[in-house]
Amino acid sequence: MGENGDDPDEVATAREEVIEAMATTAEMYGTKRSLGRLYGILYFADGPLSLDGLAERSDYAKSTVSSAMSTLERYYLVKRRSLPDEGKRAFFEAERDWWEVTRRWLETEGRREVMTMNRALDTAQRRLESSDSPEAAHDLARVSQLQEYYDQIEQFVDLLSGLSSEEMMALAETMDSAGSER
Amino acid sequence: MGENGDDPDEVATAREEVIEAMATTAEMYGTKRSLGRLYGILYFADGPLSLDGLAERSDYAKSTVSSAMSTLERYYLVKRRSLPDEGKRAFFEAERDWWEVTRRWLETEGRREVMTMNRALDTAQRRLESSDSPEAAHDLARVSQLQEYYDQIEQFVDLLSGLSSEEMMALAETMDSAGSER
DNA sequence: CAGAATATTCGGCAAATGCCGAATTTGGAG
DNA sequence: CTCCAAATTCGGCATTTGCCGAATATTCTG
Repeated sequence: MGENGDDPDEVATAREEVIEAMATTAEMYGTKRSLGRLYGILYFADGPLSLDGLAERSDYAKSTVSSAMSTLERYYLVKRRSLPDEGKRAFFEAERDWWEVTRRWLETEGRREVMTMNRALDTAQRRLESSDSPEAAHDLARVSQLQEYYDQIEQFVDLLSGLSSEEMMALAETMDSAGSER
Repeated sequence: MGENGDDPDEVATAREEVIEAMATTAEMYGTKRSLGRLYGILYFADGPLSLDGLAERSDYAKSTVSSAMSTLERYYLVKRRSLPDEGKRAFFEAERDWWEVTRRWLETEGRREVMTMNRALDTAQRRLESSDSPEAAHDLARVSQLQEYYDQIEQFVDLLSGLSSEEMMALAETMDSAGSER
């Protein structure tokens, strides 16, 4: 084991592989690759990084990094901190507990999506109920089916967003055994 | 109840509200609004629609509808069918069971995402293990944490993608009661 | 308060996206 | 095999996006 032959920087390329995978994942989620890369850099950093630090390590402009940090913060993927004796300079740290990220996301964005759809469904329902055209009944049934689905989703969201990440992991175990006993 | 006062077309506007909500949802998922709208049109249709039918009702060009149907199919949101005595003409129908959509999505795209990341993590792990630089150990720990998370996700995916939509709904109930007994 | 250091906002440009309509391909009927 | 109708692909245009760097705003320090 160990330093065998020419080794440009195995550690750096290993990081790069994972970071690139994160960028790709970001892309799959429909967001910018830069968010994935910047998160990845923070994920491997051994301490909080400043905007300049991030800009330097990522080759993105500082302004790009700044706005990236804002959105990563919005999704609970990074935390902004200030360090003692560092004045106004802001530092950023990756949230490495992805269950916690998930939980917080459900609690806010997830719930918001559900509410958006529920509102549309409810007003549509009222509108249809106050109409006696023949198509109304047909559409009402369709709307009801959506409401049913969203009620179930809401239950999921309610439950999951109330669990700690430890409890989520435990739940994963539970579900796993439940799956095998079929 | 019923036809009260001026009623331009309550049913149409009710549909439009829900369809727009679907377009918005599509946007939130990072995809094109047109996919949401076209799915919505199919969702309320009382029977399969052809490309021309969809183009007409949506005001999108036929070519746009065609490619939209391809991607909606890829995500299991619409099914392509041919109708008797309609020759080559293709018809499209919305999949209204969203649990089934979810299941199929997990089974393919979801699993693919996990695999992509797992591959990157594994090669990174190997690379780091064959290096004795001081940072290697640090990075290995970080990689391990990701592997742990993705293993758990994989369990989730395995379980859920093996359930019928009825079983998923039942599971939602189970989890709901589990949540309240804390 | 003045000045310096940091963060954010904004205008603009290059690249990517979404959509259209024409051109091409595919598939079925005679 | 030939036509014809239908579907898909492709080139191009308008819009949007992602990013940069300059300009502006903010906040700490003396």
